[in-house]
Amino acid sequence: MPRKKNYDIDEVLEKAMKTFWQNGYEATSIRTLEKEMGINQFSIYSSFKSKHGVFIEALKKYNFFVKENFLNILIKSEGHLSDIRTFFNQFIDNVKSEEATNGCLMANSAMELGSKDRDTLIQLQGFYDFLQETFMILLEKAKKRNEIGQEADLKKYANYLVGCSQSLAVTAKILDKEKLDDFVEMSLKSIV
Amino acid sequence: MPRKKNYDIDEVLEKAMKTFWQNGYEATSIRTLEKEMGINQFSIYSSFKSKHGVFIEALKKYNFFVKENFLNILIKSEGHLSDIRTFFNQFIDNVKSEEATNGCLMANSAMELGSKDRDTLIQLQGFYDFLQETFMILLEKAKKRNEIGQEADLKKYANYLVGCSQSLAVTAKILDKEKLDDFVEMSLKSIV
DNA sequence: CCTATAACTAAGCGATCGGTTAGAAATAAT
DNA sequence: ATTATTTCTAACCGATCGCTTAGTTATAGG
Repeated sequence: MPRKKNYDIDEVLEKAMKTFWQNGYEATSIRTLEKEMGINQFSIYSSFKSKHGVFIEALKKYNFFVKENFLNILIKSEGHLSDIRTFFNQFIDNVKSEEATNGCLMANSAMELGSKDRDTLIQLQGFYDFLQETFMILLEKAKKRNEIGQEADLKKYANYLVGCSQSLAVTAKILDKEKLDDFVEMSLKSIV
Repeated sequence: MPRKKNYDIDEVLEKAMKTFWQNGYEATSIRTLEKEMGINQFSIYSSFKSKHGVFIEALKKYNFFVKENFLNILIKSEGHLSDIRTFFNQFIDNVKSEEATNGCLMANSAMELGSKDRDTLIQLQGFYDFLQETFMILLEKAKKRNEIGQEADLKKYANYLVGCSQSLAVTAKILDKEKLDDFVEMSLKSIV
């Protein structure tokens, strides 16, 4: 009996994600979301309950987006350490290009809301856990193919790489490419 | 002939700094600043021109604060690499304590405004330059006392340490102390 | 075709935003 | 004491905030 929605939840959510990514949480208003998502406020509230609700779903979407576009390459890697370098360089290039000038939505949100909003924190921790696992999987393969020493503490290595990627998420906005490249080079020196 | 201000600019500015540090730029309203600085809106606008004006001065204040309380120890260090470890641990403890739960105002601002506001960017770059110089000074001493190799590229090392400290600024809010300690340990492995 | 149900539009809610301004109060030179 | 100058208080500005709601439109079962 009811009328059909004339928008696709997944589609408008992706647009919301990009908007939060570009502007941050506080600086994105419901009116902005209306324009960017292409639907009316009523529809936003009936589908997501609140601005906060849209945001949390957008974080989940971003999580998925990063997995699909960046992390799967690492997971499917044959265990070459150079794949980590490629991953970092890819991130730098992305931020320095026009596509994703606002860095990493997860890191941005960690800074803006990490210590204030419980729901956001849960998403963040999930993301960082998965990122660590991803590095872990690659490192285990690298260990098997003797690209890293047999005595290496992989968990420590994975933690470290999570930290390095988040460092880039901050500094990529401020520092020039040369300094960032230096950082990547230095970072990987410890992975032996 | 004129009436005297009945507040101290430096005092109210320090309060403003702490407020921005705690809440971020967007989430701090003029009304909040009124309460926290303890002066009327009129006084804020006559002394700082705008909310943005208060913010930039607060960034300068923070810059000075960090130099006095954290970086001077590094600068005056005799060149022991352990001083770097102490510096990182000090930062972690700070964030994990009640004092400065919102990390580093510079990193926070880099994330929120770094790519949007020119004046903020200038402050940020000044801060990161000084941070790099600070590490540089320590590293040069460490080189002299043979704590690092004579062939080491100190500039690269200093850049790297800037990156590491900013990594902590993000992850300290999200990850537990154990993971952060791992990160510090791994970070310093590259400084040889 | 009628009706129940949900999705739509658009106006509007009180609260708050950054910023201004009129008028009173205080100060120091005359 | 008078006066010029500046700071103060407090009310107020239009704009925007997150969110709601009244009324209309579209849809599918009976």
